[in-house]
Amino acid sequence: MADSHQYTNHDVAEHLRLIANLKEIKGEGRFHYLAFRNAAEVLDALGEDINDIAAAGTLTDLPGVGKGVAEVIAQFLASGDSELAQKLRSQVPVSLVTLLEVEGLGPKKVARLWRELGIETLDELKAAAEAQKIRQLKGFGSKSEEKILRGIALLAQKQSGRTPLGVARPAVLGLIADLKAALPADALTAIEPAGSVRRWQETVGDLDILAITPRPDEVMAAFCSLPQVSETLWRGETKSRVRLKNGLECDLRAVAPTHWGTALQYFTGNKQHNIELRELALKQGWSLSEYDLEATGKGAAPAGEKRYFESEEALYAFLGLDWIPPEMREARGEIALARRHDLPRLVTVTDIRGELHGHSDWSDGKASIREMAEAAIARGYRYWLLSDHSIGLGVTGGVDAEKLARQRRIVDELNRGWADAGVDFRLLLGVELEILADGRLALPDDALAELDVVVASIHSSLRQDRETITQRALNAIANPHVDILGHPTSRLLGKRPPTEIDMERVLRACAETGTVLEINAHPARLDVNDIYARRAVELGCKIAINTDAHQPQHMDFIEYGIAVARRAWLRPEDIINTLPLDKMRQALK
DNA sequence: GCCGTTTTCGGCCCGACTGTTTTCAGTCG
Repeated sequence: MADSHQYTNHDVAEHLRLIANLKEIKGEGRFHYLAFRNAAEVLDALGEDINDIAAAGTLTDLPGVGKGVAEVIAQFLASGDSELAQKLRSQVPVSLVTLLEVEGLGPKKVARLWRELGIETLDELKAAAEAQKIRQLKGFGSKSEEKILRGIALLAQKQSGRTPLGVARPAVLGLIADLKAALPADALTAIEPAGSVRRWQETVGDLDILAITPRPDEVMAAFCSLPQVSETLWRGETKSRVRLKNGLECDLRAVAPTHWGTALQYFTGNKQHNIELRELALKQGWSLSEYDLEATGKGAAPAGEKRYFESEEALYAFLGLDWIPPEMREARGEIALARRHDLPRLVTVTDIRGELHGHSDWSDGKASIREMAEAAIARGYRYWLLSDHSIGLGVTGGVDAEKLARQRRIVDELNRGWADAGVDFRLLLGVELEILADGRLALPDDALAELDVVVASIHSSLRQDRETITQRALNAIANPHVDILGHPTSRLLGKRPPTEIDMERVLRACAETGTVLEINAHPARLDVNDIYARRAVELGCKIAINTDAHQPQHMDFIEYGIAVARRAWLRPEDIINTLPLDKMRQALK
């Protein structure tokens, strides 16, 4: 069993990307290597375990996976390698793939540096550039050498690569606010975040901002001289790129109102969604760009005829599609759904009626029970679960049966006060129950039985092997008092990878027992992610979206959790905390 | 290499910029 799960979906995707890169450097046709890269994307977005699919013999049912790719996947799962990769490695040094990461170097240039100068590694590349050997090559000059050296230096200081949305989104909103403040009102008609921030992707490569302006020059000048900017990387008439002091890069593009619909669509992406949309347009006789639709002459309209769109809705509608929310634009089948006018009604922040995971100063929270509950009331919530950490977690005091009994008296008294005042709100008492390293739960069943809702979570021994840590979660799920599994993979974005937990087994167990799966909305967690959330609902699980608030302001994080749910295509009826109190309680175990 | 509202063969997004060139290939998003 353990052997059959030796490699994850991500491992397979990386192997396919390696093959794509080697093929590209080798000079194989575009579509041959793109096929492997596309298949890698499909695997990364797959909620199911690829081992199960391979075992069932249905690999070629996956979109983008044909006979060739399926064979490579099967070999890799069995042995950790494939004949194709072995053959490619014998023809192209693997170390060349690293050179592709140098900005400005693509497959063609890397191949020439290797074939004509024998360069195989970053060190050799650096030495050749410093010795001014690269300029001897046709098509390369002194600037190429400078750029390569800059690229190598940048690569060395670049950290983990992608930035958590919780950092990127406030940064973009701050830039937009500052830009608005720095410009006269008539210089900016509209300005919006685009790219992966607009799609609420959990991590972001660089920032994209789109503006409508009658005077692009003025906007570009203001943008490049914002206080957050450390360096202008490029400045053109309608787009500029800067590096910020926090290391992020940000693009600003300015367009006329006529182009807003096509431009916003284009700069929102993702890339593959745009490609599919453009292919669809082509089939209808139109070529789609960020500026307009232009008739190709192969459709009804005469070649060269142009159509402009001042909104995304109008553009999608012209192509026969319902408007697709940005969170869904990931080329995961949303275009087909929009064509059939069958897009789900995605959950929104205003659907949420309460939360089922939060802390007070009884454990590691920063506010009193009353302050937290009043913050929930102020947000219009009808219920909120007090769930302080249980004993068994070293870093906090933790509540035990005796403390829970004391909390119960406080909760009852607070509830009586609100009832007397006519406030439609119920403070629920629960616990964030520690799942101990050996799989036991930190509190006995009779203590749990007294509580309204029990959230069980793993915080320790996160490096256990797949079987051990999965079994811990399964033990908790099997307990009749455990209602919710909290932040199931225990990851911290950019800081700590997910545990080895076998999510397919966990999700199936949750579905069978009626245990609710949490989408933890804290931007450092976003756990489970969109992929598992979607798989969970496919398997029949119920979901709760919780901010895990440790102070009142944390409740603002709910929009991040909602975004995860929307990226998972979830509707209000998939989420139990969109329900009124009595219905929500019925939905628990 | 994959795929099917034109198709089991013949397609496979689009534009902008850079650096090096005298008209464009390579890279990027």
